[in-house]
This record gives sequence, C-alpha cells and structure tokens, in this order.
Amino acid sequence: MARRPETPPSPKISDAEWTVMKVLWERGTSTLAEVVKDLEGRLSWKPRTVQSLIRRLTDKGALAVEAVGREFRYSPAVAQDQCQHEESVSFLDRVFNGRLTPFVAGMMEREEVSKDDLTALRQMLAEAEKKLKK
Amino acid sequence: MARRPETPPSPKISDAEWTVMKVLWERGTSTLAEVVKDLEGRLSWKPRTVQSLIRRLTDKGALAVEAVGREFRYSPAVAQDQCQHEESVSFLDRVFNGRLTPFVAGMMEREEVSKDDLTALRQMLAEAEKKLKK
DNA sequence: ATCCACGGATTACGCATGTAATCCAATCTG
DNA sequence: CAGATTGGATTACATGCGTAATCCGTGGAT
Repeated sequence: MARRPETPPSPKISDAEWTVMKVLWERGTSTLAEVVKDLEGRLSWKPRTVQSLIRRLTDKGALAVEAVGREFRYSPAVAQDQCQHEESVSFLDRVFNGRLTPFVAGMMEREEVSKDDLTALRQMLAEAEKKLKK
Repeated sequence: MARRPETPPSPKISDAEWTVMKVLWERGTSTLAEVVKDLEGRLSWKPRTVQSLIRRLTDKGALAVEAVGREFRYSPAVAQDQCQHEESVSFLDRVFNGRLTPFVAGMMEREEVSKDDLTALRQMLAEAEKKLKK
C-alpha cells in the first residue's frame, strides 16, 4: 500500500533552541556573531549562551556546520515547516487530544483574531473544501 | 482603563502531568486508584508513577486534595480552558511567532482535516465574523 | 491475631534544559 | 610585539521531568 513518503522525524528542539532556530531559518546561513547580534536587544542572553544552544543544535543535527576561514557558519539542517508541523501535532495531542477544532475555537473566543486572520482562514477553508470535494 | 479580569496564570503543567490532568478534568474528583484504573491499558505507568505525578500536581496547585476517610480525593484546581489557552498561546509564540494562521494552514495542508472539522471551522468563522461586525 | 496490599511520604536517578563560566588558541589593535 | 577580544571546546550547575522504588502505617482478608 502506497503511503506518504516517510518523513524522518526531526530532532526534538527545546524552547530556547527554537529561538535560535528561528533566527537561522530567517537569516539562512549565519555565524555565531550574527546570531548573537540578531538576538541582542530582544533577549538578554550572553553570547556564551547562544553558543551553547548552537552547539546543542548541531549535536542533535538540527544545524549544519561549515568551516569558513577560521569561523563556522551554521545553517538549518531541518526544514522549518517540518519542525513546525511536528510540534503542532504533538501539541494538539498533548493538550487537545489531537483535535484541531477546539483549539481554534479557544483562540477565537479569547484572543482577538484579526480581520485579516479571518480572511485568511476563510480563504484556506475554501481551498480545503474544494480539495475535499475533488 | 477597564481591562479583562486578570486571569492569574495557572501553574505550568508538564507533558506527563497533562495526561493525568486530562483524566481528572474528565472524571472530576477521583482517587488515586480511579486515576490509575482510568489510565491502565492506554499507558504502562506503574501506580507509583501516577502517584508521583499527582503529588507534583498538588504541590504546584493544579489539583486540590480532600481527605475522605483515609484516602484522598483529588480534583482539578485549575480550569481546563484556562490551561489549554495558556498552552496554546505559548505554543503559538514559540513555534509560529504567535500567528494563528500559519499554524492552521500547516495543519490543513498536511493532516487530513475531516469534513466535520471543516464544518465546525466554517461555523466558528461565521460566528467570529458576526461578532466582529457587530 | 496475622499478613498483605494499598496509599501517602520520602527518596532516587539519569537525562534535558536554561544559562552560563573557564580554558585555550588565534586574530585584531595599538 | 603585547594585550585584548573572540570563537570553539569543555565543564558547570541548579532545576524539572519521566519514571519509578522504598519505607511505613493501616484497614481488609483469612
């Protein structure tokens, strides 16, 4: 039976590590200094802390390293969508028994969902329904 | 300026603890034995493990204890919606920079969102739009 | 009366995480 | 050239988490 191509699970990324990965996904390949600069102001992490996180991320295979001169450049070795999706599923499982609808319901009740959000959601909904019908 | 009544943040609940809380939210007040029985089969936790988790949850104020005879009955001391919402917000922040739409988009692309889900979503969307307009 | 099972309390223990500090070598700076 | 800075490697260290085990007392079974 043909099944979806098995996406191998990405390494598990911790809270603090997500912060770093987001920088790398946004900037693409970067050096430590660049990541540090990107974070400073928003965060009060010491450069050493950032380095530790980068190290852990390369250790677990989430970042690729390439030596350039005497420095290293780091780049994401896992796709952002993939990681986001895995987190999403595990979050929904943990908190909402895997059900999407109550989650969205809760957000719409409590948070201000903007007009733009609504438009986007409506759009996606239409897409999905079209796909289902087809 | 009038603001929403400050909901004090609920204690942080870990993965395993969520499993226990869900049982308590569903069953309401329960004894250790009842929780253990509820979980057995689905999980291969030793009773001691369940007890540890319950203890940690009472310690952090997520469960209330009431002595009944020589046993204790535990009940949720925090609202499920509240906890779910806090988790939701922190998840969205961490993974999607707080944006709801890309999350839903990802789920609709990759997971099968059932017809029922779509209906429910459409419903909620209509509600939200009505509320916005009003 | 005796023994056992079960619940609460205390303790365990290895791994992950958040948040660095130290040590060392090489490069920039003056 | 000498000192300061910077990055990589190694080490640190408290806390939380997952997953229990041990100890102790009591109520139920025999």
